[in-house]
Amino acid sequence: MKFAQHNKIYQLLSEQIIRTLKHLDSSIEITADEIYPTLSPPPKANMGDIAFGCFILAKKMKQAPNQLANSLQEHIASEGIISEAKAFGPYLNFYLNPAKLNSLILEDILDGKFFENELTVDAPKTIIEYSQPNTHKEMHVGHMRNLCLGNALVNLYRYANIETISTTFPGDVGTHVAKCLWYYKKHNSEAPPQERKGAWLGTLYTKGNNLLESQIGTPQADTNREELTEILKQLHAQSGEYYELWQETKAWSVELMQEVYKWANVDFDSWYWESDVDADSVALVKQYYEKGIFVKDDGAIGIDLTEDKLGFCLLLKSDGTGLYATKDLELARRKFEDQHVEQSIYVVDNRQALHFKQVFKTLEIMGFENAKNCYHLQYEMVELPDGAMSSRKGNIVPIQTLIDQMVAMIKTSHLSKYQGEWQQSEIDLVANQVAAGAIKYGMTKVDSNKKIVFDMNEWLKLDGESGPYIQYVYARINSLLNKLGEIQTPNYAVLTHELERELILKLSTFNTVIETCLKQNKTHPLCGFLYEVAKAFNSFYAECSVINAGSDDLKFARASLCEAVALSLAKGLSLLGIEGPKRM
RNA sequence: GCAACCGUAGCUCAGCUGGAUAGAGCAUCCGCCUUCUAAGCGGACGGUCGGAGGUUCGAAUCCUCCCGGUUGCGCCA
Repeated sequence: MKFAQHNKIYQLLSEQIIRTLKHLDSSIEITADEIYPTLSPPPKANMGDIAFGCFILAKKMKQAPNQLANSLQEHIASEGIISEAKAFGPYLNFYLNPAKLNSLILEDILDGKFFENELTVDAPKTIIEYSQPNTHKEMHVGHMRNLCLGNALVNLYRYANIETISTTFPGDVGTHVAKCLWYYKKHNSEAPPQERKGAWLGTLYTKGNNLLESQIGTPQADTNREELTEILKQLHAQSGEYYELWQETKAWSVELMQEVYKWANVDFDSWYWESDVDADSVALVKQYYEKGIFVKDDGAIGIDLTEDKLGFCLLLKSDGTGLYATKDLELARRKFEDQHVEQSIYVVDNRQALHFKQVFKTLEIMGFENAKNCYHLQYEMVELPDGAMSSRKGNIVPIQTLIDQMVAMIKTSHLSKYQGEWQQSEIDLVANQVAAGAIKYGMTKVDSNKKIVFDMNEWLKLDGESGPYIQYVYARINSLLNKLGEIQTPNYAVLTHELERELILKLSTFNTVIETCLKQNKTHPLCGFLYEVAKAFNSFYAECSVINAGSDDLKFARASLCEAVALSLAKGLSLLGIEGPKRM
């Protein structure tokens, strides 16, 4: 994916550096493509605003970088956006003209243009698949990580103007369903609850699994296997009492999924069901077997990928039924041929790394051109302090439990002071917004290939780097601006305080951060950025009064800065799927 | 056995397409609310970047080997 040169400051500096270089050496050939990417913020604020490392020039001009930095310092004009250029060893650091910098950045942010940049060039139409929960099991906090990650990624792609389809692929068939229905029919004596039947269903799956495991090796085991086979047969044939029960119970699970999606405010452009691709996927494999691309081995059909060090990928069992990989082939075909996507991203945990390598390789051998544009965005698991979570064993933290405890904690320890002052509906709304902020930020702030060990008590602590810390800044600014009323057109040149400058420079890097996220398919750089902006704002807020700024000029300029911060935070949070509360 | 990912402060992490003195949060300790929301701000303490080699003017970052942890590897999904 190609990215545009969207940073205006870097553009201006690149131009001025090139002009100076040509003045020094008229024969030099150098373009903004070479200078622009080497510009970066210096490590410490007192070292300047933007740094230019002269390393690439050193090679080109056969001079020591320190020397080049010195001679550039001497010859570069302090005009336009540059107020001073100073050499620090091999670096030429620029101090920017506050009046120019401030209006360049703040005006763009305030009128919204800043967030409408064309970040990418000729980006391919993309489909992002995320959230593949199983029906007949309860959704737990592990699923939440996938959901938050996938949703944020879709938002980031769309922000960058990349045509993007979001899709989900729930597992509504398979042995886990059979086990659940088996227990439900043969052993359960409880009546289904009125509410949240899907969660109850999940407990039946766990009970069924435990019962089956405990009976392994007993005479009962043979009967169990026969009963499970019969259930699977009926589901496959799409008729019989178990098929009817499947339809009824699946709806309960889907209701549960949709509740979670609604709470998290995510939606999918298309839903693919495993049960729906099953038959077609078997037919697809048979078709390619006829073509001679797949081979029969030991009564089963598959493809030998040992040359690519991917082993043998089994596609049809000896009984003629398909597997997970089988379905993924048909699903990919539909994405390519029905949705006409050029790029396909799968947000799935890293235990499936080999599976996707096999699937992508197989698609390539089958002749799908865009197989090379398939990408498995793997992420590490969410675990409990005493090990992996497993619906099978039943040691899970349901998503709803996390939400309920988070909302309750926020109400008692933070919003109780507004009892009687705010309407109950607003307290409920804000509690849910803040809970979503804490959960979504918590799930997206660490690198996706790092494990998260889930500890409820830790998650309920909302100080320090957290979603609510950022939301708090948004709420503070909102109430400040409300108190202030009408803002007159500001003179941005008066914003010269060090904390103001730091804040504006930080804001100017917004799109660069998004670019980093997109290049790596990661969300944590955005989280870190929002936290840094919020932190810079809190320092500014503690130090610089807006309402009592001393002069109207400064008051209005600071108010505009606050507004720009609020707009940037709101935009960034929205990409993570988080709302900024009006007050909290 | 093979493969992938992880290893940075007491804990949780950022920094990794090589570049300036390795940064945050939590915890601990010390300060700051009669003034725009203290879910806040300021400060202190805290590091052989898992180990050893190599490449380079320069390595937490790239390469090789080793150690430790997690996960996956033909009829589950």
